[in-house]
Amino acid sequence: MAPVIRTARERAREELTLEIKREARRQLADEGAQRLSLRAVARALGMASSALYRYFPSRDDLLTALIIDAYNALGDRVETAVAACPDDDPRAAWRALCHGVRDWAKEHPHEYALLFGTPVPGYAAPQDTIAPAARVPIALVGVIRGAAGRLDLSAPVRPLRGALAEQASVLVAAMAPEVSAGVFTRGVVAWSQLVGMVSFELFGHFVGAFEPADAFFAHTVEEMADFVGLP
Amino acid sequence: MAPVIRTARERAREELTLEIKREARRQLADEGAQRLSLRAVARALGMASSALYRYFPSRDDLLTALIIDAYNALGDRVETAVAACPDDDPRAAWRALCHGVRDWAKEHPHEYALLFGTPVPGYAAPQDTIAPAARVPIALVGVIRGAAGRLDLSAPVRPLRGALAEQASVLVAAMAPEVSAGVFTRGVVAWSQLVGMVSFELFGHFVGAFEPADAFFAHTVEEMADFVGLP
DNA sequence: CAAAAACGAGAGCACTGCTCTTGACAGCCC
DNA sequence: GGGCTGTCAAGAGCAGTGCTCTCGTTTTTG
Repeated sequence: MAPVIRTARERAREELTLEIKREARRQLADEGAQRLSLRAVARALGMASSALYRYFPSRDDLLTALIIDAYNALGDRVETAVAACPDDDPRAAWRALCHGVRDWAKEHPHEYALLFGTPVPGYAAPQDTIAPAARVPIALVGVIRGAAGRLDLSAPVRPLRGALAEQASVLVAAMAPEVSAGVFTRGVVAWSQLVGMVSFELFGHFVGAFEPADAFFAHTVEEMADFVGLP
Repeated sequence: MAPVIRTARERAREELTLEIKREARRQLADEGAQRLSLRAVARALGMASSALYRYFPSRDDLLTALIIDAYNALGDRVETAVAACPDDDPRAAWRALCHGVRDWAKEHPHEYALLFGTPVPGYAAPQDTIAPAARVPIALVGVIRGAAGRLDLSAPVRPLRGALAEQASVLVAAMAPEVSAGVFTRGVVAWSQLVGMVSFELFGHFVGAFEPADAFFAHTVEEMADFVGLP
């Protein structure tokens, strides 16, 4: 069905689509999503602004494409960082994951803000974004799964009750059958803590306190590793 | 010096300033900061858009005023919620604080996003904002201070090292001399966790997982109370 | 080869933040 | 009281935005 040999038009289209995203990403990195302008992108590419709408039906669609790319870039970074750690050292993998997120965020602050800051429009989170968005959380529970059986909880996990127990058991069955729902939930807590901490640093909520935040970050990564019971 | 009896002009100016903020806050709540338009505010107030610039030199200045008001609204909410708890029950105060933040955030999502989401322009955090912004964190360490001497740490705090030890000791000396730097740091961790968790919920990162997030939130509040050692 | 689909460019609409000028009014000193 | 001064609202206008529509042109398809 799908022709392996694409027509010249299809190749040109694909190439131009990539180039548009490339330029848009450049402007995003420079000025932030707020100031990303379709017309400026078109201008930089030497084409009419109206022609851009043949490739992205709206500004939000362009942004959505950039969001997906950013999620994948972050996912790549984190997954390779985790993969570089020895299998029997979950804490090293944990460190790699957390520092990978932070380092990527500091290298690409505006793209990080696009992912974890205020959702842009009436915040449509299209289906296409949820799989790339799940990569880092999946990697995180993967690290915990890798430590299953060796978890060392100095603070006992509070029992899950009611709706939470149901939600967690569904997720655990699908994602991490090796670990208890309580530990899994602690992983989610640690994930939201990680993003909250990185956001604080990037969005300037640490000014005058833990700035630079390197030491605080490294310390907290260890504390949260303890929290989820990583050996 | 400052005349107690203000001139008609001064009163009119003050009143109009309030009315502008009121209308802007209405539009902010409806549509978000992104779509807040000076011209629309002026239109709703039946005045020329140019006249607005006599009251706020730029759109960012209007937003800054709204940010300060929002920080104070959140601060009021949290402080009264904490004050309503018995002095000898730090955990109740902790719950009141955390749920106060979340409830306020869910009632005013766009204002919350303005405070803890992506910073708007080239992110100027003027001096006027830092005091209102500090109110909730100060209340949070206040709760911990109220439990000083009765803290119960099932998981031992990792020792602070290097730059972190210095930063923390300075902050502890100024804000919470009764508690150790380690526990204080855990309070900051909990604070960033709280904001991260609320942001996840509001910004739609929990869809398909812990949704509704009430049970997860309540559980995590208790876990974090344990984490900082609240009795 | 002809019909159909895709394409780029241009003009135009409604909107934005912001500036500048103009004319009117209120508060002050003499 | 009569000016002078500073404040004020309003209008026009600039440069920019997202987006739509139309119009020739080019490429693919039947």
